[in-house]
Amino acid sequence: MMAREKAELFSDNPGDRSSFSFLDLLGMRDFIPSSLLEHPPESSITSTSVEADPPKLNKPRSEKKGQKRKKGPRFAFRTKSEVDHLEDGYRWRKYGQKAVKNSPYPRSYYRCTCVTCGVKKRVERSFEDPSVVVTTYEGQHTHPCPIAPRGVMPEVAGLAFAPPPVQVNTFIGGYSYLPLDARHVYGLPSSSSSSPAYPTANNAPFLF
DNA sequence: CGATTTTGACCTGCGC
DNA sequence: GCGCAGGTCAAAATCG
Repeated sequence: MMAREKAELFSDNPGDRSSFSFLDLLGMRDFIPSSLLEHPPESSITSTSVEADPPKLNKPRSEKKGQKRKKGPRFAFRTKSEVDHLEDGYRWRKYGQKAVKNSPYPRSYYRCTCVTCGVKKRVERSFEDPSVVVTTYEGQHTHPCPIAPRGVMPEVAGLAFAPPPVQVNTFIGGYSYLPLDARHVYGLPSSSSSSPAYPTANNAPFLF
């Protein structure tokens, strides 16, 4: 695995079950202040359940009016990669692309191809570092992973995301978030090549 | 020919 | 209320 330049964990929904699964998977539990784990910020959303958007395809727009969009838990990964769309073992269908303000790079929108699964993901290239791809997952898969991605443990099946194949890309961090104004950002000092591949209890996070 | 991508239009939420 | 930006739809184009 390539040396990690920077490890980041962004979490403002520490009580979310899925984020725990992810953290457990990467061994990041020790990395998060226990105060955050036990006492979510006041501004956190009240519901932490994983709720997929109802299928909207093939419905007349009139039926969609008045529907309030529910935002489920979201998880984002920052990955050093030359390709925008990272293989994560699930099949995705692109349903949109938009230019992002203050960024020269467009944002792509994908939905899981499984009709019963409402998982979505957004893919955009960091405008601060064009070599970094930010992938944001929303929702939780209701079906097993159709393709076994390399380097991913079986427990990942069912989660919305899987760490990208480390042989190809450098996974440099992730975050879960709710409303942007409630974001709590943690990370490791970007620096030494002696940094561990993943954060440890000895490598205390900092707030920035 | 079915699945997927592209892309312009439309919808929605939010700040002013 | 208006305008902007993000998100989604859906028809057309493209691909395998």
